[in-house]
Amino acid sequence: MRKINTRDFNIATRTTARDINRRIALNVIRERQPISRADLARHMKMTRGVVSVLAQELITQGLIYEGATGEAARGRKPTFLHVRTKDRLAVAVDVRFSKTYLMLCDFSGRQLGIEIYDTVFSIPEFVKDLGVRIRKMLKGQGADAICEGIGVVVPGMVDQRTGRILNAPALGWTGVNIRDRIVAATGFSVQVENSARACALAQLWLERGDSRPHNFAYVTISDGVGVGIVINGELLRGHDHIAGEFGHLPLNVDGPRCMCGARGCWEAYTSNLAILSRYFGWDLSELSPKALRDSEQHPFGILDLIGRARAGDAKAISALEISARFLGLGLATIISAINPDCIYLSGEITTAWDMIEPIVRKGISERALTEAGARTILRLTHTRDYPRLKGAAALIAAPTFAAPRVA
Amino acid sequence: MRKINTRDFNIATRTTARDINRRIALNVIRERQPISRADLARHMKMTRGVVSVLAQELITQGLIYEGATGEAARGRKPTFLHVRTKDRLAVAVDVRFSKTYLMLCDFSGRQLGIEIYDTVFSIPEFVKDLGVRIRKMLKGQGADAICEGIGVVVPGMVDQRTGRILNAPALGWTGVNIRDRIVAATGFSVQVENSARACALAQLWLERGDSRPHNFAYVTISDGVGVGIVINGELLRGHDHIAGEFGHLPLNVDGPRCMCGARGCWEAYTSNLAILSRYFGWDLSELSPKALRDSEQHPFGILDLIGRARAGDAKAISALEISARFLGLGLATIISAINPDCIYLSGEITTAWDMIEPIVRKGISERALTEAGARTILRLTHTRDYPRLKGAAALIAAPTFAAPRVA
DNA sequence: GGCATATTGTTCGCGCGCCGAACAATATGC
DNA sequence: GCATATTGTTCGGCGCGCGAACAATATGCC
Repeated sequence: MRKINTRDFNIATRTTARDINRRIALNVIRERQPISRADLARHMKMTRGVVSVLAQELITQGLIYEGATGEAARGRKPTFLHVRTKDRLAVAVDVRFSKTYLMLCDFSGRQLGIEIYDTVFSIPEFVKDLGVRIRKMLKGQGADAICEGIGVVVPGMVDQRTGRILNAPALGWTGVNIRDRIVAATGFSVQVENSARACALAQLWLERGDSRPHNFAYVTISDGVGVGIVINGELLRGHDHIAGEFGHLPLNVDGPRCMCGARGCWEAYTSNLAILSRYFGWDLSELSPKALRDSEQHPFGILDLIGRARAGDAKAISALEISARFLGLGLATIISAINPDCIYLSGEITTAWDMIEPIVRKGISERALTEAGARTILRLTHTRDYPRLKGAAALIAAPTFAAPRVA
Repeated sequence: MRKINTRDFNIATRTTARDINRRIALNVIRERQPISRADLARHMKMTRGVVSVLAQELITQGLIYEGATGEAARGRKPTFLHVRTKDRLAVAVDVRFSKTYLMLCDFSGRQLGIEIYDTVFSIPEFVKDLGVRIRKMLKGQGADAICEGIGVVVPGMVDQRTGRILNAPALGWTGVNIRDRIVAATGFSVQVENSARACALAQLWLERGDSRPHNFAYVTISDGVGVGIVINGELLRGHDHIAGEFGHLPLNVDGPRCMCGARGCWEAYTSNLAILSRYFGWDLSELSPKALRDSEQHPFGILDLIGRARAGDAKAISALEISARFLGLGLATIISAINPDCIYLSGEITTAWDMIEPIVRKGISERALTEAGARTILRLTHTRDYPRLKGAAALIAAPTFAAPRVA
């Protein structure tokens, strides 16, 4: 039961029905490819006649193509349809404190090239350098392949509509319109987004698998804790594009100071930095961008801590376990707040999942309001798949597949 | 950018375009009535020809009617269209610990009759009694008026899909399918919902005014703290229908025990019960359904406390101010989480708004992540308008006006 | 090989619905 | 009385889903 916005709606014209059905067809093909027209008609509960025309239009638009003919027990053999993704390219950029990740990929998210280099903090130099690297990267590709845009992901708050970085403390970038600058330097269409949200987008638009939920949270645990929320198959951005900041929900409003200025934020209890602080006995109140930079240089990271825990270091085990409970407590709040189909978790800490899962679950149970909530499915995602870069690519690829806005 | 759910979609048939436009027309008429066909055509950016047909269909369906002719500076005078609401009725039921509220109203939310009586806790007796009262209430109405359903609102968790009350501790009702029982007793269509969510529904569907946001939170502060979340003009219900339970987000995970079993929930800091406890020096940890019932009997309520604060009672002022800060801290979390267009507040505490607003604002600023977030609009709603009952009515009235599900 | 059968994919008439334009109805002002 | 302006209706054109018929292409049985 959605209310129609009477100040901003789209009436149905005489092409709207076809627009809707064409887009549905594209998505069904994408999900079930290879698929014949007849099969597509059965899945969409339409006649083969209409589906044939839809398919022809999608072929003309260059969105799908006819592949090999399939096998059939009897009768005419089907012609398989496939979504055209191999020669539609997106450039994905993930800017982090230490390194910048640059990837070229196709519209299925398949990686065609990757480059990792030290982040340039001067914005004009960063943009100039990025332009050069992108041009070089694209040169290696076939002439028929087309780059349809650049997706940029940064750790911090971003106004996705305008392309302005509101505040990215780790980079020291504040109030910069990075989109316009990159557009000017490259000529490509550019989209900018926060990194945790980008991960959620990647999960929504580029992951394959049987049960793709349309209501979930994606929680990234690294130096901070970032969250991307997807509701009804749509990323939650909010009125000022700052929605989904569950990383700063309080576990204790009188707790240790967080980098955001408030006290006792979830991320001050369960981020990698918080776990390391717990191990080394650092004062959590001292956490600051500076502390963060120091820890980046520090030779001893969260993976080392996990290693020590596995080797039997009692202090390391304790640091992990205390943090795991707090992780669970925060997840319980997300569950109570939006009651997602599932929660995706990413970050180095997931490599210790076998050690911490029962404690995380116990933390969830401590605060979950119902049995069903406490049983919310947790899914681990692998950092080696570059979820942030895939999310950057999804910013470019998603509009092709998104539902048309109607009513 | 919404993703199409390839396992559950609606293709556009040859009547879909008209279904969409008819529904848009109905909503525009509802919002701008009285309105002429020509004006409607201008607002919808369609030709008068099509709009005439849409209007005729809506009249045939009994959803709108032609009213008086309006005035025009020159040319033919317009015939005004109105939404038919006066003879479409809904029964609204709000079951609370002490009293049950029963209202008969039309589809605009206008109250036609109200009855307040002691809640019957035995479910079979409650349903039987309710059936008798509803039949009596409907008898007083004209024969042309039709009751289109019963909306029931309870304080507790409800599976709106099945009509089962999962847990309503204040009533002692757990695992009861109240919908099926009332359907059996009355023969009417019945919808059941949680009371805070119902308030959000009332705000979304039945309130008039110039700027009706489509993304907001509705926070009710009474014995507990309930929240209803609306995103993209749609109530957030969640995977197990338990979304929006921000009342139990933590302010301190090691804080006082809450009725839900967890520690340091927001509602344990800022509910009426929490404020009274602060005043009387009750132990917050002792709060329980029993304490709640005792306080219901207690002659001294939150309004008395506010009265004493106004009279200069330092202890009362202090109790209010401390609670106001906690109210703000919780609101800040809602803002960070979903970044709404605005937040509606209801409950007796709003009568003390002039005293507590700056402190609530300060509490929000303490934890808000951006300036824009800290400035999120807060709107007070009045309990005397029976928002819960209106929400119950909205459960019945809303489907008439909701956007058709497409793609 | 010939024919029945099954399946895929295309074509076509039908009716619904948006669109634009013409037209009827109805008001005002000179 | 006539020009003008505005509302509301009607009608031909065309886009599009729907159902049915048909062409294309395969298998299996005789």
